Amino acid sequence: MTDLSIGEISRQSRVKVPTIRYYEQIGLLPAPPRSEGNRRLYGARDLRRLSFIRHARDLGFEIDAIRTLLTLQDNPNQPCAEADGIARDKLAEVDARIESLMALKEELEAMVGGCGHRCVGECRVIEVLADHHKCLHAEH
Amino acid sequence: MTDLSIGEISRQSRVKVPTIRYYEQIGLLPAPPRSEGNRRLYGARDLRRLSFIRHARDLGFEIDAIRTLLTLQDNPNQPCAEADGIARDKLAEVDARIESLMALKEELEAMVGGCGHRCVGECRVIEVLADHHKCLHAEH
DNA sequence: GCTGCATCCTCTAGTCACTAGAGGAGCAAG
DNA sequence: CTTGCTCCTCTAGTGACTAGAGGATGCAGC
Repeated sequence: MTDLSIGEISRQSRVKVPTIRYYEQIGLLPAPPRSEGNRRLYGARDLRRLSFIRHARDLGFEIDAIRTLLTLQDNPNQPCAEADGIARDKLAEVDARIESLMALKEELEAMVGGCGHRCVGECRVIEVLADHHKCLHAEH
Repeated sequence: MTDLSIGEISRQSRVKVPTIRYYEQIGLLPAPPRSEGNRRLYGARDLRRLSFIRHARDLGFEIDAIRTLLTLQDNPNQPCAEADGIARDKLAEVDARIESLMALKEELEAMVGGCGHRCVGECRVIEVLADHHKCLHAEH
């Protein structure tokens, strides 16, 4: 098991060095052994764990959810309903975010399209923001 | 011009009381005059400005962008290319966010669908997070 | 052995846009 | 006069990092 420096594991996992130290600080990644010169020495297990974390963060999972997922991963004989639940919750959240962004997109398109670059006094962008009734979607 | 208390303007603008004080602190909303008992007294102008801010925040504009938009609104004889530019930037950002969320949605759906609630050892959710090659979208 | 440079260490403080809470004062109704 | 609501200021906390100071270590070339 070749030892990896923090810089090396950072390149391989594509997680920045200060972020790795931060993960150690909050207890997401175990504190690794140190070299004689006090440098962190990581192994293959750490690289897998860090990749797992990065991947989950990319997918929008919060640190707390990842903590649960990692505990689950460490005990593979438990039923996985909890992991499934976390993913399902995330999916619902993502669906909602997409929907509201689609509404926002329409609104912004109406703003941008309607303005002929004359002067602020007649600008659609400002107008729509100032007067809620000009919105396409009144619910917000 | 009837004076509004901070609670009243909060209800009418649907911006929370501490948030209004925060906006005053960062100079987004001018400090209003005070009553004899040192309470803030707002007018119709403040309500309009606050509604503008809330609306823009709802649409995902950052405080700094809103600051620019407000300055623009205060001088209505300027050309509005800048306001239009801010909205266009926001639109591009929203488009990108929607796209990445759609990819994420697919990924999560594959996770959630593939797991029959047996045990963590065979859970799709954990597997996909641990092993990047099981992803639908390899680019992240 | 020495120099120079990259990498590493710890620690503190800053980011964004609020939110929470302490501790106290004002105000209107009963 | 008391109760309960709203208001005041101030400080500190949130999440997930990021930036920077100030110093130690490690290694390649001369």
